[in-house]
Amino acid sequence: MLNERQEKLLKIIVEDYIKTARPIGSKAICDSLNCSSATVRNEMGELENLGLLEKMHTSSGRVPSEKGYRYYVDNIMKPKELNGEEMLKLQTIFKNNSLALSDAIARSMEIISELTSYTSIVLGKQSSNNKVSKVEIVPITDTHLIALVVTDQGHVEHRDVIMSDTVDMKEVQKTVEIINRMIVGTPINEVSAKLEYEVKPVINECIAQHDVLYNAFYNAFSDFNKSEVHVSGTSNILMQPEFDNADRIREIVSKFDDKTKISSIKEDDSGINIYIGSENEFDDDVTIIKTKYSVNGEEGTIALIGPKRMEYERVVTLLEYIKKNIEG
Amino acid sequence: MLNERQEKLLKIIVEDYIKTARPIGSKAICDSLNCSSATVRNEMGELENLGLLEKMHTSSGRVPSEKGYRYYVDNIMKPKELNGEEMLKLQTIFKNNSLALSDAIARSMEIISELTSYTSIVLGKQSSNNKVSKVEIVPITDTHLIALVVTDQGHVEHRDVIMSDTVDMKEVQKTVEIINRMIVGTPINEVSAKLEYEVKPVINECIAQHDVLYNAFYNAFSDFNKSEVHVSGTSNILMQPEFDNADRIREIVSKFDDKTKISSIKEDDSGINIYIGSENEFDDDVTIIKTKYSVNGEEGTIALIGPKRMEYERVVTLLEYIKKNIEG
DNA sequence: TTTAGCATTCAGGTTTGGAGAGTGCTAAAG
DNA sequence: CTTTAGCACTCTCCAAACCTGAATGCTAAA
Repeated sequence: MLNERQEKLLKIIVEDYIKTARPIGSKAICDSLNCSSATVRNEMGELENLGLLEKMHTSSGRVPSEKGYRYYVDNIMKPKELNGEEMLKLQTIFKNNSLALSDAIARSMEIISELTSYTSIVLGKQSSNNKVSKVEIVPITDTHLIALVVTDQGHVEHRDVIMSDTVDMKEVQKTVEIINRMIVGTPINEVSAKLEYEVKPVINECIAQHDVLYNAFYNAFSDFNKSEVHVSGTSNILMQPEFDNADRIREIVSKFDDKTKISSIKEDDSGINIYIGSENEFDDDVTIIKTKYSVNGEEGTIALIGPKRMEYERVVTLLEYIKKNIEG
Repeated sequence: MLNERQEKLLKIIVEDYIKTARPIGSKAICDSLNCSSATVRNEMGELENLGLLEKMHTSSGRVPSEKGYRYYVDNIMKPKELNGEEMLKLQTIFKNNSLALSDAIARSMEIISELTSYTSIVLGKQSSNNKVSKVEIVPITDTHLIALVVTDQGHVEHRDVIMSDTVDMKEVQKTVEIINRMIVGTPINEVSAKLEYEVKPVINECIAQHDVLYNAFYNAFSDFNKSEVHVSGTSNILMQPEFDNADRIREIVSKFDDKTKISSIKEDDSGINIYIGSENEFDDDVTIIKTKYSVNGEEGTIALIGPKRMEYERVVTLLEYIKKNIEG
């Protein structure tokens, strides 16, 4: 589609614009392309006709269009090595085994956010194929219990249970035994149904305070699907020169405030996915680069949000590195 | 200190400025004060000499100074009833018993953030006087365990424990028994010391994989002091007209990004505390209104951050209401 | 003590006029 | 056929100049 010189030109413009955030004029390029500015202008005009470049107004320099970035990402950019500093900072996280995995992921994405000056997101724990490993109850006072549920992948949920009357510990123990007997080994996403149609009838029959106990466990299980959301470095993306307008900033911050909006950033396939500008649902002025991780049945998504003028090569390499380390 | 008319004037100016965010001129006031604009100007001049009012420039209207707000808060404002909408929205939260307390608090502060258009903060769980109620271990695989700790107030922590060699369940069970025997009933803030000087020697003696097990539990306990931070409605405060400058907004958002900065907002005494402008450490252009809650030995702070031009009367009433509901 | 009147001050919006950067087009040169 | 130099043109950005309106402080009279 593009000849060699055009591709080289596009590469220069994209990479220059990523660095400087200013429209690129023809004069600035003729050196690297060994021709005069007029020639460059002709080629630029050609690329603009193809929809790969844009002008802000008749006499500004050129800026890559979404299609231009897309071409760059698909055909031009090459993976890049991590540099020393990046390696160092990230390795200390993953070498430190004392951190629980989810903390390590959150922490490493915080670091990447700092390193890149973009905003990072971790969507964790869609552990719907975990299986229930143990259900446990701990009495706190006469009317206050804690219900604990642990899965075979080490995911833990707990719930307060408040009884209206003083509770009979024997009844509680019996409920727990019933639930354990009937539920252990069941995948999380099948538990609700099983509780409702198999366990509830049994409990109703032989437990006095069946409502409260049943509801408590039912709630505990339903929360497994509530995905955790970590956003880190919201202010980083605001430092980018494209967000230099108070209203625009407020709009972006509102979007980050809205956890449901964030949660809708879900993974596609298992590779690195790049959504440039209007290709994503979040905001037309940003690019989202994300990837899915999956380890021990725990799945999640890590993502970076930056301007369309993102350092694609670097970010892709960083995310690949994190993904590799998470999945061990 | 102030005569009646001056106090009335200050009240009008503060409340008008809170509503409109524009400097108040003398003409606008002469009606409510039954005198001419010239008289108002004279009184204004007086209040300015006392440091209660300020001008942005020689011919702008007057604006309350920090000292002016302080005088208003200390001497003029009166508590205000909640209105119907506010009551309604908040009551549904606290009536719904199925929510765990900490979720109810977080949720109610989210609502207050929406209701007021300020930013809300919940600093939770400095549960240092909770006592350990139960320690439990759940095996996941040969080398992977979950350590659970529950306190007498229903606070739960869990930790992954990864063993290098296959673990002997007998040893694990023995460790848990030892810890339970020695630690149950100990206040959280004394556990670290007790573990180190009393439990560790015992474990060292009779448990083979003592390092790993010991460390896992030690970490679980140390995390109890990690206070949770919930910030809600960051973008709300940005809508206030005083933050209409991109750099200023970025600065504020950075401050909200920094969880340690947020955590440093701590309670003073048990009432409602108001910190206007430079009276707080967070930012000179905001007011922080906060209060401590304490229930079942769980302590925390709830706060609202808004412009100095805050709706003091309303916010104080709202926070008092929440506090009352939390503490039951 | 209060008021009316008046000169003064200043923010904010609009207008004007280069300076600078970059473009497209044309015609000549390779 | 491709490349280049030259030139008129376009548009942003910035600063200076100007006007308007809101509010002030002060003075002198009521």
